[in-house]
Amino acid sequence: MFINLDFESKEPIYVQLIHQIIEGIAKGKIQPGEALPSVRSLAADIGINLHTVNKAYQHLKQEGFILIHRQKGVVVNPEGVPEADDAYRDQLKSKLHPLIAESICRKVSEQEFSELCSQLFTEFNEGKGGK
Amino acid sequence: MFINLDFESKEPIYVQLIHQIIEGIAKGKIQPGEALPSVRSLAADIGINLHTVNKAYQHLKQEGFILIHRQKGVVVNPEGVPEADDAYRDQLKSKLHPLIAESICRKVSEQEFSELCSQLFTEFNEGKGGK
Amino acid sequence: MFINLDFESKEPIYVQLIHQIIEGIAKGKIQPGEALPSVRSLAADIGINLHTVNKAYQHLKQEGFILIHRQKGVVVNPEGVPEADDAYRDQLKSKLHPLIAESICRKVSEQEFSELCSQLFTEFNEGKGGK
Amino acid sequence: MFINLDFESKEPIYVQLIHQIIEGIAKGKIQPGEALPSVRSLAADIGINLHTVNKAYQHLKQEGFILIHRQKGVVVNPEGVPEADDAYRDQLKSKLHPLIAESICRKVSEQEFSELCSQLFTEFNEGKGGK
DNA sequence: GTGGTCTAGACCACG
DNA sequence: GTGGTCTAGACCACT
Repeated sequence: MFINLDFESKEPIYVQLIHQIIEGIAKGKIQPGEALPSVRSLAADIGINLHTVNKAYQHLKQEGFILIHRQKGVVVNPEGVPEADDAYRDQLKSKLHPLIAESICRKVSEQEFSELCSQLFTEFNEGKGGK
Repeated sequence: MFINLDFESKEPIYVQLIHQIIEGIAKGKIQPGEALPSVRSLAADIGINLHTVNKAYQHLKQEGFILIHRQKGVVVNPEGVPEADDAYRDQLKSKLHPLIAESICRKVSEQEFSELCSQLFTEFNEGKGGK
Repeated sequence: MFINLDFESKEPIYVQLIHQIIEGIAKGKIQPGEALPSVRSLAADIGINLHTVNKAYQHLKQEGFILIHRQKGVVVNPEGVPEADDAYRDQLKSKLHPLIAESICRKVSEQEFSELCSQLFTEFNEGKGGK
Repeated sequence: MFINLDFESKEPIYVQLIHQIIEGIAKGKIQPGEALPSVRSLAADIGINLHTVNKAYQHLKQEGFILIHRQKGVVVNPEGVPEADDAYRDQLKSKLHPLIAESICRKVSEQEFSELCSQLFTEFNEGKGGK
């Protein structure tokens, strides 16, 4: 797997896991319909507890990223992730808010900020082309 | 004060405080050199614990946003906030990373994302003009 | 067959099967005395495990909905389903209890609730008239 | 507390807990804004694990029944429970569906069913008057 | 003292 | 073998 965790980070492990999997989907490393490792095997792979993996999976399921079949295991939502709605946009805005506030204080220009975003977007889409 | 806390939020109160003060600086509501309320009075104003305010102030001092004089009290750093360095840019990038990943999954175009950022930047700068 | 399963559902497949067959009987799509597919053929039809179908059939037999003859196969109870007794009424009540509690919390009026039930009753009986 | 669990039941404990709390709200035993016991104390009271209580609380929080303050503890949503929307009505319908199907098979008349519901509604509302 | 997180180990239902 | 549930015990962040 492509999972890469930082056990020293303040960010909870299950949150990191969520982000890593979302990034995997964003980059096309895992395609809709594709299977994810079982809770147990992923936990063993990464060397963490199965409950931690489960917590991440449950969250991703609730957000519509994945489906959890009781017996068959876990797959990326074959219909794709639910598109952005107003609730998501509000949430995104409120997460960007403090980042932009601090950037302004630190004299990061809007242009530089925009370029940084652009760079990240490109990074994801390149991964998509190749895989 | 312009502090606006959400006690239901998952975000710790001291973090919200930090963000609110940084936003106040970004919008020019509080200028470099200007004084901030003392730990005690701010805590009393908002109705939260002394320690919580103190924790926020300590963090802001650490980051160079404010100075804490034992007698004179708290002031916004008169020399302005330290400009962005590579460490800050890395940190900013790592915070944007998961946001952009999810946006891509949810079919938010780079353009829409960029416009959202632009909108937030404008919002801050308008506050600056008027105060 | 008229069986319609949701493999993504949290509801176990054998439970869904039970419900579907009961609904078939309620709507008159399958009449008392009528034969049901064998365990093997139904399993093959739907593409699920033998054991799963068997579990559903055993449950239905236990409840008096169907009879399972070793040779003749499976038939809907020709004498009709056992009528409601106190045990059944208690069970029904305990299943309705949490539904009604939540409905009250969510400001669903007794009238609206009643109309919803009425609508479902009608739905079943219409199926009965036509078949 | 008014919590009453059946440890022999097939129903998971955390689900029973959810139902009991919702019923408490429906009956007005716990009012909007009122505090619920802490995860630990409730777990100790009932004699179950704190994680089980937490799971129930998390679910209730997600459904809008309660608010969880990080430090202050748990309170019933002071703004009341979110009113029924179409999603809830669909869900309610799909839960009533199998109940009504079986009732029809067992020759429970629509009237009898309706009276049973009415009786349950009354039961809840009486609790409300008195408390 | 509160909830949040993580670990560990166990049993069960399902298919 | 899969996820679901429950228990138990530990540490941490927050206030």
